Amino acid sequence: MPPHRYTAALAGRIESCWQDWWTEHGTFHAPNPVGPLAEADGSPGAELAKRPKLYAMDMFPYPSGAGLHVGHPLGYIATDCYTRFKRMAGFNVLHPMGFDAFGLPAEQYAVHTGQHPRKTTEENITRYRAQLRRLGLAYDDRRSFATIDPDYYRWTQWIFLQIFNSWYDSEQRKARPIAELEAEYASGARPVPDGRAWDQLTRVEQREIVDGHRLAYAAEVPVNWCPGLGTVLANEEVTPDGRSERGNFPVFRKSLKQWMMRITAYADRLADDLDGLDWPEPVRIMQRNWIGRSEGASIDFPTDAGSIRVFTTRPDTVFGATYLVLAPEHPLVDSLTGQAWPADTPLTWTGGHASPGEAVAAYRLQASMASEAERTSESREKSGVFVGAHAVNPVNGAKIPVFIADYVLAGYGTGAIMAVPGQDERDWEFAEVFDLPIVRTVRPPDGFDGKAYTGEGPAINSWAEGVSLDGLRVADAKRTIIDWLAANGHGEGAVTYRLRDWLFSRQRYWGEPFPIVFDETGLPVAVPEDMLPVELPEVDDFSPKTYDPDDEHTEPEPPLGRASEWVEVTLDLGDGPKKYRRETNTMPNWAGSCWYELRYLDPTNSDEVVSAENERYWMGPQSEGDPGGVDLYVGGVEHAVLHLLYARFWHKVLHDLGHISSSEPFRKLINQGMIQAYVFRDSRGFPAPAAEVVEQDGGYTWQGEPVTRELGKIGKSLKNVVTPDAMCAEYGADTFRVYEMSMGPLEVSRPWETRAVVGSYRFLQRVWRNVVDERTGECGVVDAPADEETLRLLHRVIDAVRGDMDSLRHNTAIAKLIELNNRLTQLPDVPREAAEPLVLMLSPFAPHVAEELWRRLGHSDTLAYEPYPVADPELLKGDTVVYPVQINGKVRGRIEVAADADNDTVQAAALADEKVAEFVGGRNPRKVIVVPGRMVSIVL
RNA sequence: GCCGGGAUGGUGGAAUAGGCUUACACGGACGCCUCAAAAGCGUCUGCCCGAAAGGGCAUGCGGGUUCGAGUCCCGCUCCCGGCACCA
Repeated sequence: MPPHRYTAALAGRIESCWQDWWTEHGTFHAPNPVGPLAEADGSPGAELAKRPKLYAMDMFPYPSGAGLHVGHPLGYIATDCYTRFKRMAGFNVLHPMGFDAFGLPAEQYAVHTGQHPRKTTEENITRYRAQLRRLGLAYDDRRSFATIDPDYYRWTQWIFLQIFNSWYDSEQRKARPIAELEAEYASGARPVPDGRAWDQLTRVEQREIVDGHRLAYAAEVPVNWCPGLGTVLANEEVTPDGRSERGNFPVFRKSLKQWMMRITAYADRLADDLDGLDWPEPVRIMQRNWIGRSEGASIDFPTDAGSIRVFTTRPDTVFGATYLVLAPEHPLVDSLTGQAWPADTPLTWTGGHASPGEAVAAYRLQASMASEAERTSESREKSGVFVGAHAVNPVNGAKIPVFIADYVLAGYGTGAIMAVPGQDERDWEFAEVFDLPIVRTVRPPDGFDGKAYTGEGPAINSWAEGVSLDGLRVADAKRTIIDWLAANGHGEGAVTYRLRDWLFSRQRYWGEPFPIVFDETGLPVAVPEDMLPVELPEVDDFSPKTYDPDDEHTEPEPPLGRASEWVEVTLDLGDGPKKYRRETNTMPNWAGSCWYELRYLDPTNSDEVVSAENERYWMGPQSEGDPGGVDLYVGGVEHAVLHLLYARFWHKVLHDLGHISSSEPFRKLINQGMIQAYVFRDSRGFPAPAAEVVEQDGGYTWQGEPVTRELGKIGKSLKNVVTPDAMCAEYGADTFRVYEMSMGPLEVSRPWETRAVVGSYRFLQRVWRNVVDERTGECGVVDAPADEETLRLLHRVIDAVRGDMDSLRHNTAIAKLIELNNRLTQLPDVPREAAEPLVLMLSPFAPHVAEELWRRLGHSDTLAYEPYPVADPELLKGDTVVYPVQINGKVRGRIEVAADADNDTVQAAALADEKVAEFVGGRNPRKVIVVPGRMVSIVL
C-alpha cells in the first residue's frame, strides 16, 4: 500500500490533530456583543461580531448510560455542516451544545445501587462529550452546560419565580407582575370577588385571592396515585386495568396538591402565533390539535337546583336538545339528584336502583374505578343514569331530563353538554340506548339514510316565540342564536380548549428543587432571588416512601421530605428570622429544556438570565412581525407537542415580563428523520446479533440458522447497535459524517447500512489522491489554469452546492462534489483553481481532512473562515444547449443549438434533425412546442 | 375511526417551477494490477423481447387534465407516525 494513502489510521491522526488545533485556537468561539464573551474592540474576533448572526441549535441529549449510537448524531452533524457553511458564507455563527441531565434513569439507578445520580450523570456526560468531540462538531465549548449545574438551575428556579410572581391579564393579553394585581385590588380598581373592600380581608384571605391568579399555582388535582411505588404516574404508565406498568400495583385516582402552570391562559397565543413560525406543517397541526381551540357558545339550562351551563360548538342545534348530560363528577350532580324517581320514569333510566341517589352513587363508583383508558375506549355501549331531575331548554321552554354519563368529561368545556341526537353521533347512540326523543334541526340532503346528520344544511324545526332559525345555514344560524341567547340572558359566545394546565410537580429526588417555602399559614412564599439556587440536599435514600399497595388513603412523601434539616429552615425574608418548611417536590424533566436556548447566549452571566443586548442580537426580531427566536432548531418529531409547547409558553411569559425581545423561542424548526436498523429474529422471534448475520442466497442466517429481517429502532434489546466510535475507528469521523449526510434528506427516516459506508470512504480517498501524492505525501496540484470544461463544471457545482447547503440538502450537495471530484480524477494534472474550491466546499462535511488538504495546499490558517466559493455567472451559461425532441410524447432525438437561439431557430433545427425527420416522415406537424432552454415537443 | 406523512431499479436515494425518469452511492458482473488475496483502479448494470440494430414497458393500483404527469385532479390499495367519545 502506498505510504500516504488516506486510511482510517491516517484519518484518525488528522482528526485528533485538527480537533486539538481548533480547541487551542478557539476557532469556533462566537463573540457576543457585550459581556464576558464579547471580544475587545480591535481584536480579530471583534470583526465577527459585526457580521450578520446565525443561531443554530440541536435538541440537546439526555446523557444515557448506553452512550451514542449512529442514529443520535444525525441532526448534530447536519447542523454542524450547515453552520460551518454559514460561517464561511459570512455569518457570525452560534452553535452550542449542552445536556438535559435531570431524569429518571439516573435516579432509578441510584435507588438500586446507592450511586448518587450526579455521579452517574456526570460520568455519562463525560462520555458523551468525548463521543461528540470525536465527530469534529464545531461547538462553542465555552457555552456548554448541563441542566443539573447549580449555576444553570439557579436560573430555572429564577424563571419559576417569574412565573409564580405573575398573573395573566386577559384584557392586555399578557402576563404582568403579581404586584400590579395586588395594587389593583388594594386601590379598588379591581373588585374583590365577594364584594368586600380589600383592607377588610385578612392577610391570609388576600394572599389566597392573589395566589389564585398566579401563573404557577398549587391546586388539588386528580392524579394517578400509586401507593405501592410511592409516586404519581403519568397516564401512559398506567395499564388499561388500572395498575402500574412497573410493579403491577393498584393505581388510584386521587386529588392531591400539586404545582400547576397556567398554560391555558396562553392557549390563544400559542395557537395563533404558530402562523408566524417556519415550522413543518404537521407539527403546527399537532400543536393546534393539542390546544384544541373550539368556538361555540355557553348556554344556561335552568333547573330547580340552579342553572346548568353547557358548552356547545353547535348552538344552532339547541332546538334539538332533548336531554342534558353531565359528567359524573360535575359539582351540580349532588344538588340535582332527586329524592325519588318521578312518575313514569322508564326502568332503563334508573339502572335498576330504587332511588336516584342510589343510582347516581353506583354509577359514580363504576366510573371512578374505570381507568382513563377504559373509560375512553371506543365502541362500547353508551352508559349512564337519569338523576331524577329536569332542566328547561331556554329557547323553547321544553322540559328535558338530566343524565350523568361517562362519555362526558369533567375536564373539558363545562363538564356538561346539551345532547342533540339529531346532529351528534354520540348523542344519537345514547338516545337509542335510553329511548330518548330525536329531533332533526338541520335538514339532511335527499337520500340521506344515516343516523345523526352532522353536515351542512338549512335549519328546520327551530322556531319558538321570539326567535326562528328555520331556513338559515349553519354559520348564520349560530350567529343568530348566539345573539339571541346573549340578548335574553341565556348564554353567550364562548371558546374552550382541549389544552389543560400543566402539572408541574414530581415526587422525585433528581430534579430542580422549587424555590418555594411554606410559612405557618401553609401558603407558599417565594424564596428571594438572592438566595438562589436552592440546592438539592444530600440524602441517603433516593426512593420515595412506599406504602401498602392497596392503601388508597396515603399521601406521597418525596425523597426530599426525609432531608429534615433541609426541609425545616429558618429564613429572614424581611420580617426577621422565621421558621419555614421547604417544598419537597421537584420540577419535571421539561423544566431545564424549557429555556436553554436563552442560556447559551450568555452562559456565564451571573447577574441576569441573559443580558438584553445579547438576547436581542442573537434572537431578537429581524423585521416587523418577526417573532424572533433561534434561526434553526433541529430535533426529533417526538417532541412536536410537549417540549415545544412548554418552551414556547415560558418564552412568552419572559417576553411579556420584558426580559427578552423575542416572542417565540424557535423561528425555524426541522424534524430530522430517524436512523433505523435491520433487526434479525430467529425462529423463536428473538433478535439475533445483527453484526453476526450473514446474507445467503437472498436470505439471512445467523450461526447457520435462518433468520428473518425487519426494520426497527436501533437499540440494545434489538441487538443492532452500531456506534459512531466503531465507525470512526474503522473509517474515520469524516467518512462517518459524509456517509450520514449522503444517506438521504435530513427529514426522512432511513435504514443504516454499514457496508455502504465504504462509498464515502472511497470518495474521501479520491479527493485526497487528487491533492496529495500517495507515494511521497507531497501536494500534487498544478498552478496551470483548468481547462474550460472543468471550469464550467466547477462553477455549475459551486452554484448548485451553495443552494443545496442553504436549504440543508446535504445529500445532493455531496453528490455534486463527488461528480466534480470524479472529473478531476480523470485529468492528467489537478489544477489548483479547481482543487481549492473543492476542498473548501468539502470542508463543512469532512472538516478535518479538508483542513489538512488546505494546509498542504499551502495555507497557514484554518479554512473555517475562508469565504465560501462563489460561482461566476459567465461560466454558468453554456455556448450551446442540447434540446431533447419529443414526438407525440416520446423522446426521439436530440439537437444542439446555440444558447441564444430563438424559438424559430430551435424549431427549425429540430425538424431538420435526421432522426426526427425520419419519425415525422414528411408529414406536416400539427403543432410544435418549444420550451426555451428545456425541450421541443412535436405533435403529429 | 380521525389527522398527518409516504410508495421511484436488487438497496439508500435524485429529479427545487408540469419538460430528457433513475444524478450520486451501495450491491452485482467483467476487466486491470497481483504468484495470489485484500485494497485500489477501470468498464458495464431499470425491466422485457432481440445475435445486433432496434423496439416495447416502467415512478403502488385504476381513471382524468395536458403536446407532455413521479410532479396536478378524482377514486382505491398498502406502509409508517400521531390522536382517541373534546360536546
